[in-house]
Amino acid sequence: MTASDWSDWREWRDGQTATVAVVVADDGSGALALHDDSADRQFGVWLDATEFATAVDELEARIGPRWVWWSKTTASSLLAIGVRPRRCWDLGAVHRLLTGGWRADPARVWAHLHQLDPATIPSVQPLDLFHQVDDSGDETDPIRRDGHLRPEWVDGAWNESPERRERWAALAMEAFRLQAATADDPDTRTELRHLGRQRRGHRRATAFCESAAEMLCAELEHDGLPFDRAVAEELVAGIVGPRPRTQAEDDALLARRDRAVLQHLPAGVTADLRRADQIKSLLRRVGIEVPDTRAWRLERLRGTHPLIEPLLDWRRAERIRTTFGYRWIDDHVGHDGRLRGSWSGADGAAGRMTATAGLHNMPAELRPAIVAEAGHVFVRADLGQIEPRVLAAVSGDPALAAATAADDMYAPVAERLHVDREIAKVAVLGAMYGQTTGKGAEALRGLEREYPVAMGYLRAADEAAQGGHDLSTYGGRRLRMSGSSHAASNPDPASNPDAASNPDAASNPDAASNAARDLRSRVAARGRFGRNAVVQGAAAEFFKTWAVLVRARGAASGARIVLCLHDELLVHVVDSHGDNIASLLDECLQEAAHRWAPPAERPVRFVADVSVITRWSDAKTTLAAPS
DNA sequence: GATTTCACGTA
DNA sequence: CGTACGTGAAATCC
Repeated sequence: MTASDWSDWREWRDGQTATVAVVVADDGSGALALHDDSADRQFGVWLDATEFATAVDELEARIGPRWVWWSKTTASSLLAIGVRPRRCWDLGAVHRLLTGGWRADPARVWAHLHQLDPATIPSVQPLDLFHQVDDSGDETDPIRRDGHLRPEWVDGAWNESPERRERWAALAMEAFRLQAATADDPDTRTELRHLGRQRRGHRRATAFCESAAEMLCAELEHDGLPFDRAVAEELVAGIVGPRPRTQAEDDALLARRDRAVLQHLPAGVTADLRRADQIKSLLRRVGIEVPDTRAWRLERLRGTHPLIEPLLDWRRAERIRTTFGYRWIDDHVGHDGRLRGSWSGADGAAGRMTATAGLHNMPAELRPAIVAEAGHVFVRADLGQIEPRVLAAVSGDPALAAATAADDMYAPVAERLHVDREIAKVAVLGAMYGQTTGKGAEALRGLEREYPVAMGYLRAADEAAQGGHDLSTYGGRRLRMSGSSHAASNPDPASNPDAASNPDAASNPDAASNAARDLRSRVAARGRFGRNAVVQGAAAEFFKTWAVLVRARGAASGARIVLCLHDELLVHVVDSHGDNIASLLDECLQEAAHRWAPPAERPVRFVADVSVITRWSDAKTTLAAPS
């Protein structure tokens, strides 16, 4: 960078420019692209590692721009040099929001923004002797003649020189401007648009939120979850025995646990307890016939045979041994006593956050191992009855919105339906999940009568999904019912050959009816998916809105979100701030609810149970509104 | 070696 | 014949 560039940049930076695209190379050097909206000029710089770290830190402190980057990788790079950006725009995360797909590499983002068919995205081709002529244009230009990004650049060639890094940042800025414009467009393609219910300024607001959630994911990966290894090892030892020191010891332990089950069988009879088919024939031998050997099915057989109880114990121990045992601890707990996994801001279906390393499915019995560091506390909060409250908000049903005024919203619903609370709860959940059988069926008709707007919203989603039409969440996330796994495995009955015309079916009536039944069931499954996705997806957006507000407002107190669990937040903070953060969690919840509320409509009330604790397992749930 | 099936934990 | 997710083990496919 020349001296005049530098002074120009400083002058310009002091002009309070709000948007800065950033890329970071492997060696810690980086490039920035800055766009001055008032003067409509763009400016780029590349900086070596030292300059870059200083510049980014200074920019964040003095201006707090909205950082634009291609993916969470950049967020992680900034964390690595000690910068925690307040605002960002994650091109990949926003791409997922707009398109409903999961893949969001720069090539896909770029193609979508330029109306290029993703199927035509080029990949790096091995040298072909017969096709050495490359007509894609100048190889030093990251954009090919056909408009696509050059695959070599996407795969890392952008990183090869300072000039390229600068160009890559400029392209990110260009993608941002296109994407931000797209986010403001009303979505005219989705089937729920006629309901006219999308969040105010919906997709831009959601894009900010999704980007911040992705940043939060980078922090969750960086910070990890406070974890007491000694406590965990003790818990594991209580279930599967002490840590084996040799393979022989391990084998002996395993054999002993096998024997505890097999001793209930006639002498000589043996089986591999890990194999479901062998368990099944084992049970058949003692006169028990089951379609599968899942735990809930075996639970019901408790007491019918002495084999069942020890087998369930074996399963429980095997689960800990294989998935949440010593190896799990060794693989995912760092020397700093933090449990780390990788986080994603949105799954491929409705947009919930996901995590690896068992962070989202850790058995409750291991929760005592999640312990705040010395001098710190956890502030834990979970949303009460989040899905029915979200349904009230996104559907705009005035009667259901009125019910959310209660701490336990199933109580007023039950009163209105003249049924027990338990029945009302099952019916509401059944309506959201697409349950078709059981006790809730009767009360379901009551719901149709008393809450027609909410039920109509769910039915519209169900029917649109069955027809293979894309949906949109309240926040504007596209839910793909076409070109997704849901569509691939669930063919549209309208475009599919009738089951009766199946050649196999002509000679076999059973096959015909089987095929027809199969098709019906798959279409119904797709309807259920759509019905559920509009609620689950909106709930995920609401949760993320809450979480990123807590992240932003809690930063000044050094509060760190260390776990997100769909409707639950765990915040780690020095103990003197515990009560402040507890209040903050509730304030942020109210703000999230306010941001969601459409003007001139009955507001929907959201509630959370908040507690200050030192162990995750200490969370008291008895004071919470009943779930 | 990659994919599928079963199982099971969480929400 | 409620929806998602990630994980591990074994079987299965290539």
